[in-house]
Amino acid sequence: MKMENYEACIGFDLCETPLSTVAQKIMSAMRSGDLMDSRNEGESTKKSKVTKKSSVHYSVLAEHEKNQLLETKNPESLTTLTPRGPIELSPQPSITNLTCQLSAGQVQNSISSLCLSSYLIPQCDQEALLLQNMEHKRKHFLKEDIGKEDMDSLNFKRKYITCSNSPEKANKHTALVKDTGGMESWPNSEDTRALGKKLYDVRYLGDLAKVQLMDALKQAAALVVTLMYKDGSTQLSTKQALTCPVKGIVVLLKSHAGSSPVNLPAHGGALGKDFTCTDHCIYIHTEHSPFWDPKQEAHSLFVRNILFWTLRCKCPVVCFNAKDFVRTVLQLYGEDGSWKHVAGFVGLDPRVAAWLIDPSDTAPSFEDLVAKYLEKSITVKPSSKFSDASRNIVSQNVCVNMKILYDLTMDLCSKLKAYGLWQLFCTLELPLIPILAVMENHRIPVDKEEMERTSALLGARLKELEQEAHFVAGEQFLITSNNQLREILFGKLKLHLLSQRKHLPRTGLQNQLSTSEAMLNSLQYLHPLPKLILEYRQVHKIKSTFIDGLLAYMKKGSISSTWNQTGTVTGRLSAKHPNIQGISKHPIQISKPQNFKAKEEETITISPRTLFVSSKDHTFLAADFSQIELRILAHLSGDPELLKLFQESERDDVFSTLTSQWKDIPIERVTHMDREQTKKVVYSVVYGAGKERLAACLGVTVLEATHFLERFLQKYKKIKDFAQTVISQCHSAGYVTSILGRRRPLPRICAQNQQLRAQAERQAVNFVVQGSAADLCKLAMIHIFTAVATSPTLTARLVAQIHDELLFEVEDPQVPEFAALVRRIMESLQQVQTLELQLQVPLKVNLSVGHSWGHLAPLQETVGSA
DNA sequence: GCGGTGCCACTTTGG
DNA sequence: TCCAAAGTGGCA
Repeated sequence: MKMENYEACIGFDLCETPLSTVAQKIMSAMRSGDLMDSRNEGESTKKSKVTKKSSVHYSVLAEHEKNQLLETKNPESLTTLTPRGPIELSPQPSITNLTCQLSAGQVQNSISSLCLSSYLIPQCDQEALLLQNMEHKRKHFLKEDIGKEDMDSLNFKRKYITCSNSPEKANKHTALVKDTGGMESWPNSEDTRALGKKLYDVRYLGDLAKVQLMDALKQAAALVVTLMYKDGSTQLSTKQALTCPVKGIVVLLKSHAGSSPVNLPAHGGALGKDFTCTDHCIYIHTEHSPFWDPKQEAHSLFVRNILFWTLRCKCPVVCFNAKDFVRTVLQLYGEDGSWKHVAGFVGLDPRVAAWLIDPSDTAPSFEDLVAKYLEKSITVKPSSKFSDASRNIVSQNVCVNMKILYDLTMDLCSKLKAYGLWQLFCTLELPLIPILAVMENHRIPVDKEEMERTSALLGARLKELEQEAHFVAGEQFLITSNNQLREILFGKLKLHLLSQRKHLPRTGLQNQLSTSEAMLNSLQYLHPLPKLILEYRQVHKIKSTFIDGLLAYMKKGSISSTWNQTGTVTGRLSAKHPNIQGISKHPIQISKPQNFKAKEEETITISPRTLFVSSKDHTFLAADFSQIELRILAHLSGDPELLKLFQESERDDVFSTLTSQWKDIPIERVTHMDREQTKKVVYSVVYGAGKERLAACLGVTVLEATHFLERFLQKYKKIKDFAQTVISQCHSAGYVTSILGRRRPLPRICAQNQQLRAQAERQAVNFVVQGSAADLCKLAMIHIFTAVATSPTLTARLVAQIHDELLFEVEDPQVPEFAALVRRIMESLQQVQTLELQLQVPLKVNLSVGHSWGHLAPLQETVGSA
C-alpha cells in the first residue's frame, strides 16, 4: 500500500486528545503563516477549490501510512486548510476538524490532478473509454458465461434455498455484518465464499479494512449501486416507497474474475465457476444523526470519498434509476458548485436501456425487466406454482438482486447493440442522467405571497362566475360536472337544436354531445351560459393547477420538478410535481371581483410564469429552437419550398411569413393569435389532420378547410411523399427511427382495423419528426452542460427544459458570455461530425432574458467581441 | 355510509 | 381519424 494510491486530501479531528502529531504540525504551521487558511479566502475562490470535494480521513490511514505522512511532511507540502465540522452551528466558530491538501509534488494522484484530468478528457474520449470498458467487460462476461448457464441456474436455486431457510428470511432483508470490534482486514476469497448475500456495513470496518476497501473499489471491474430506503426497501423492490427517505447505499464490487490467483479456487469445482465468491457487497449508511460527533464525521468523510469515487470512476457503474442515486449523493454531499463533479458520470441504467428498446412501457419495475429481458435466469410465470417463490428471489436479498441487476444490464446492453441503439444510449441518454439529477437538485424561487393573493382573487372570481351560471341556467348545478352541464345545455335548453352546425363535437367513447371548448364556442351566441362556463374553466384551471397546485409542491419558497427520462414514447422528457412544461404561458384577463376594491383597474392580468423569479444577482436566460420540428421536416422531406423558407428568410419568423402569405395580409399586421393559429394549422396538416378537425381549428366551414388543405399540400408537395415513405418503411420494418436512431415500434401498423392502422401511420410520421427534435434538444442540453462543467468560470444552471426551450439561471455578469456560448452550441448542432449529423437547414435560436419567467425580453447581444 | 381506485373528459403545454 | 405529455375533477 503506497501513498500514491490515495487522494491527497486528509481530514483530521482536532477534538481528539491527544492531538495527533501531524495535526499538531499543521496547527503550528498555520499559526506561523506557512500554511494558507482557506477560511480567509473569498467565496469565489472557495467555490472553485476541489479540496473539499473528496478527502480521506486521517483515521482511515493505516499505521505505517500515518508514519509515512509524518515523515514526508514539512509545512510547505501543505497548501490549504479547510475547516470542517459544525462550524455553522456554533456562534463562536472553533476549528474542530481540518482537511489539508498535499501539494501535487508530494502525492502523484492528488485530488486536484485527478479532478482536472477527468474534466479535461473531452466528452467523446470518455465515451470511447466507456465503450472500451464495456466491450472488455462484455467479452469477458460472455466468455465466462459460455457453457455454464445450467450451472448458474443451479446456483440461483441453491441460493434461494439457502436464503429461504436461513434465519435471515425473518429479517426480510440481507443481514448486515456488524462486527462491533471493527473488522481489521478486508475479507479475502476464503471468507467470502459464504458471504454471497451478506452486506459489509462500512461503519464497522477497521482502518485497514477501509483502506483495502478503497483499493478494491478502485480495482473493481464494475460497480452495481442501489439506494436503500428507511423502510428497508431498495430501488429494486417492487413496492418501492414513493417518498421514503434514503437510509444508505448498497454497492456491489464486481472483481475481475481470475485477475488474482488467490481468488481462483481449484479448477472444475462448482464453486470455482460461481463468480460471486470474489464479489463484495457493501452497505454505506448515509443517514446523519441530528447531533455531531467526531466518529460520525470521520465516517461521513469516508462515505463521501467512496460515493464521489463511484461517480467519476472509469469502470462501468450499473444502477437501476441512476438519476436518483446521483441526486441522493448531491443532496448528501453536494455543496455549491460541486454539481460539476458529477457532470461526467455515466451510469448504466437498465431502465433507460429497456425504454430505448421499447419506449411504450414507461415505468417497468426491476422485477418486470428481469421477467422480460433476463434470458438465463428464473422466468416468472404467473400461473406457475413457483411464481411467488420466484418473485421472492427478486425482492428478498439485496446482494442476490444486485447480481441479477448486473446480468440484466449486460443482457440489455447487448440487445441495445443488436438494435443499433448503443450509440444513442451512450452519447445521449446516459450523459443526460446526471444533468437531470442536477436539475432536480436545484430549486427555483417562487413568489409565495403573490401566489396566495392570486389564489384568493381567483377564488372570489370563481364564486361570482358560478352564481351567474346558476342564474342564467335557472337552477343550481355542479358547474364542474360535464354530465350535469350536458343535461342543462342539451336536455333543458336544447341549444344543439338551435345551432346551425351539422356536425357537433361528440365525446369519444359514449358518443354523447361534447361540452368541450369547441362546442361551447359554437354555442356562445345562443345563450349566455356557454361563455360563462368557458371563463369558469379557464380561471378554475389556472387556480387549481398552476396556483394552488404549485403551492402544494412548494418548500421554503421554491419548487423543483421531477424529470422523467423514460416517460414518453417519442424520446421527449416529461416533468411532474409540478409539471413545469405545462404551466400557462399566455396571461389571462379576469374582471375584478366585486369585493376586491383595492385596485382601480377593472380587469386584472394573471400569468403563472411571472411567479417564477430568479435568485438574487441572477437572471433567467431562455434559449429556444425556433420552429424546430418544421425545420426537421424540411430537412427530412427535402421539400424545396419548405427548405427555401428556412434557407432564404432566416431573419423572419416562419409562422408569421406563412400567416401573411395565406391570409394575404402584410407581415406587420400578423397578430400573436394569428401566428399561434397558423402554427397549430401547419402542424395539424403535416401530421395528417382531417378536414373536419381543421375546420374546427380554424373556425371555418368544412369546405373552406378542404380548400386550404389542398392548397397547402400542393405547395409543399414533398411532405406527402415523405409521409408515404415513412409509412411504407414502418409497414415493412414494424418500427420507425429518428434522426439519431431512436426507435418506436408500431405493431398496429399492420392492424386489420382501419382506424387503428391509420392512427399508427400518423404516429409513425409524427414520431420521426418529434423524436428527431427531441434528440436535438437533448444533445443541446448535454453540450451546454458539459461546456459549463468544464469551464473554470461559468456557473449557469439549467433550471428547466420545455421541449424546445432551455431555461437557465445565470449570474448577472456572466449573461453575455454564456448567451454567446449557448447560441453557438445550439446552432452548431446543424452538423455534428461524430454522430454523422448534417441538416440541410440552419437551426435558429431565440434568446431572451429577465428576472421573471413570465417577463422575458429578447436579449440584446453585443456583437463583434472576440 | 365512507374511502380508495381506475377511467373519462377537459384543460394546459410543446411541436 | 394531427402527435406527444401532466393535472384536475367527476363518476362508477
